[in-house]
Amino acid sequence: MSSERRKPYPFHQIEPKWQAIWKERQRFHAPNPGDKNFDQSKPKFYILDMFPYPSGAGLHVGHPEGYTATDIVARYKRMRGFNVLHPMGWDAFGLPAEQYAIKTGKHPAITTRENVAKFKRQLQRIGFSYDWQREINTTDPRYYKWTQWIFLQIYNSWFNPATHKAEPISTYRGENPDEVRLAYVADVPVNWCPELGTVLANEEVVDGKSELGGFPVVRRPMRQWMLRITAYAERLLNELERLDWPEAIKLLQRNWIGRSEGTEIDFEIADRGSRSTDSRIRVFTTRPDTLYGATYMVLAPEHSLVDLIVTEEQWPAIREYRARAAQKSDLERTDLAKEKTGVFTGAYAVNPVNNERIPIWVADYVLLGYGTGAIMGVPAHDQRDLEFAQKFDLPIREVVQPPGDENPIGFVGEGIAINSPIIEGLPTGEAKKKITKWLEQHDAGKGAINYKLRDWLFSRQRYWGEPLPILWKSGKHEALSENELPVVPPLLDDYKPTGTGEPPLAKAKDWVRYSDRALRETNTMPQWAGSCWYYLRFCDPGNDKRFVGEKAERYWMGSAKPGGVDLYVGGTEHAVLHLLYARFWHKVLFDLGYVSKPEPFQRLVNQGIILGEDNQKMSKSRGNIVNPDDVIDQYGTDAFRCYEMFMGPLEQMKPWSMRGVEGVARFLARVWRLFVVENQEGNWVLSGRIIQVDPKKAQRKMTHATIKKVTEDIESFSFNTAISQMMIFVNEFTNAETIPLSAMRTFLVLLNPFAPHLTSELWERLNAKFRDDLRDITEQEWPGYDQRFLVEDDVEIAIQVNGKVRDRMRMSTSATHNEIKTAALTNPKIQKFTTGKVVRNVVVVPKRLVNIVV
RNA sequence: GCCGAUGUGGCGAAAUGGCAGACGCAACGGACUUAAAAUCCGUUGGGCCGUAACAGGCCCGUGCCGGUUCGAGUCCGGCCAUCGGCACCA
Repeated sequence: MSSERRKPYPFHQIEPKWQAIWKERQRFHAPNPGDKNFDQSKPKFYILDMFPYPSGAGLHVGHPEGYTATDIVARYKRMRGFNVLHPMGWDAFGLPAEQYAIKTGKHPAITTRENVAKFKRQLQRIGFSYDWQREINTTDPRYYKWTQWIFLQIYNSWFNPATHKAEPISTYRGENPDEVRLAYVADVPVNWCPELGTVLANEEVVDGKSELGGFPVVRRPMRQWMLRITAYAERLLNELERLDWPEAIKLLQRNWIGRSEGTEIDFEIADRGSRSTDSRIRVFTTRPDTLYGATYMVLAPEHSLVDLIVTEEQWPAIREYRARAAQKSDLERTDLAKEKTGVFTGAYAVNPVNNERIPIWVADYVLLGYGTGAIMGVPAHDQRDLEFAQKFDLPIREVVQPPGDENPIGFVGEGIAINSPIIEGLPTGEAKKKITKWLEQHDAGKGAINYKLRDWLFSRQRYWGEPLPILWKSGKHEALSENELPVVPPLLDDYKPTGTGEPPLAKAKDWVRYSDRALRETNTMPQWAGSCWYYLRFCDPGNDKRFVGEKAERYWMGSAKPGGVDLYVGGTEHAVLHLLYARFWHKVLFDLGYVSKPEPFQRLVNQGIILGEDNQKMSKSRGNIVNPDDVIDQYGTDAFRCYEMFMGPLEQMKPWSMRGVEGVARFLARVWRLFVVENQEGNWVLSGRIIQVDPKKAQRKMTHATIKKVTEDIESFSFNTAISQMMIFVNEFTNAETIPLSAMRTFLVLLNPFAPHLTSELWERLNAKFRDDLRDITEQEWPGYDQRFLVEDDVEIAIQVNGKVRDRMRMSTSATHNEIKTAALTNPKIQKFTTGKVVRNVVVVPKRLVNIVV
């Protein structure tokens, strides 16, 4: 009872009411081209959220932050006359459901269904205007059938370096197509996590531990499926340019791709006769100008040449060193980075520029995976080489003269080449070019580009993922035919990892035995697979003939720009992984002619993390998690939505505050009471103050100023200041004697994207009394403003003396420069500061201020 | 170590190079009420001078130091702190 009174307005009735109406009328369903009710005349706008992994814990207030922002834009764009595609779905394959199944024996499909239901109910309570007819779930066979289908396209393609794009494998003229497929099998050292019983992608390993669970990860060679994303390194890098993404995110991707320009140099191995590839060590360096400073070479411990060059007496030491290096986890390899280790092979190489014999070492500070897996050691001009040389007493030779009087030893910047006959006296840039050219002429090297990006380790030894649609026949892999898709994983009683690295699916013996001669692949895809193309499926989610219909794809993903999705909002945590993988898949599909644009996401916006009230990251252990349901119970979802946006700039990290929610709820209650009053029976009835009358000049100005501000702020994602402006609007009208209907209608439309339930209700109540516009608020057009109503007749101008405000005056906006100047100079308070001094300068800023310099 | 982002009242924040602190929270005062809640109105960066009390006035203030400018939260240079990413990438 008393708690009943405490509720500022009956949101608990209004909100379910309007949600039911929207659902019943399918108000936010977007028909596809060719469908009934499709309006060809409108332009399209595709607004996408990063779809969630439906965890058992349910939504927390961080999820709806981005979702609210996109919902505001979606509702706004519809009123601006766009066909808006605004879908939602579930990224539901992944480890947590499987871990839960291992613990409880409950099938992941069941927990997934439960979690999805929970998430969906929570999202629907917030009143998002998703087209739920387009809901998709990556674990639905009707969905992953096409994930598997896309994998087959990748498997059946190769990257043609001549055309610089993917082509069907049938166009490959080489002997063994398996060597060039975009999906291939390789024995690679992988990040094996014994605890999780799976390998992890490099990106899933953080500080030598699994990103999920924080378990130790060790290096171990295993036979794995790989996707040749490195073939696309250059395009992934270059084509970032035309995307409207935050520069910081682009930079993150650029750094991840890690393009580096340099030179490959071949060193002959000394005392070996023939000039075969076996007798050369190829290194990659970005500083070929320091070649004369190379005093030793290093091979990565796993480098295949090691076996060929090690001398008899050095074998035991090398063998031992390699064994130790192989056992080292990533954590050890990085943690012990300070102290360099290595072993001499006993062999020597010949420096091509001066025929000097230099020793060849093995050391684990050289990585097999980058460049050629071998380096030339130039201790004078490389920090790592210097540490190594100092530890093992190798010679240090200065070949670059720093500008200034810096010590050349340890100098890694650009300078002048010294002690280097071919390039003596040249600045670094020219020296690099000249020596590279010399090496090319002498068949000892060439310019080269290297990328940090590695191929994508695509198989997981897990149950809850898409099975790879592959068969094995006498040791050779082979694609399943498309009409056998989807490959549905068998039911298992035991999901536990085998611990040997063999996937759990191997336990389903009958399933694995495809035929007498063929076995099924038992690895599954990583969690990223489903999210690599979900934005395409949203365009045409029910299509059972194609992963997306051509017409639907061309319409929704069409654009004058490279990217098809017009707006994509999500967290920064996906800056490199999801966004890079999705771009890669998209480009393959583009090359093969399946999609019409080279990039998936044109504009990207990252929302910031919401912290707990204690300014700490929200976490179960801190007990500072805020559940949207609790907030909505108490203040209503319109208040929840508005608070999420009022907190501060979308991109910023910011702490939650229940007090803040209360403040925004008070604002919405003021809006409510501006329109309706409680009569003596305790019923809310429309306020008699609202009448069909022309607004007063000040009211009209306020209305137009609010239209302008809210419109511009939505366009620029400054939702917090849009709400501020609407608060100012309401404050201005709260005590007005008469309230013009037209201004109120305009205001409700402006507020509608933010607080759709409240505004729908008030709009309906206006319609019940006034018969001037009977359409629903969601069918309204977004109001425009008239600049003429914003101009002031007179304005306050600050008068400064030497930059300090000493007085203010009101002046007509039409006052001339000289009038303002004179008024300022004759102002008595100002004269106090100017008498007896020479006025050196008067700066007049029209409509703002005057600055008198004395 | 390298790269990036951020730094403004008690708090969340706002400010095309032009009156710092809009809007909101909290706090305080008042109105309404038997009372409380709710609501409405007002005050609220710091310091100093001034006055019986008002009024009024002055100085300082956007992480720190310097610069450009008539004028800097905003532009430039150097530093510090916090957060995020990368981290033997040759």
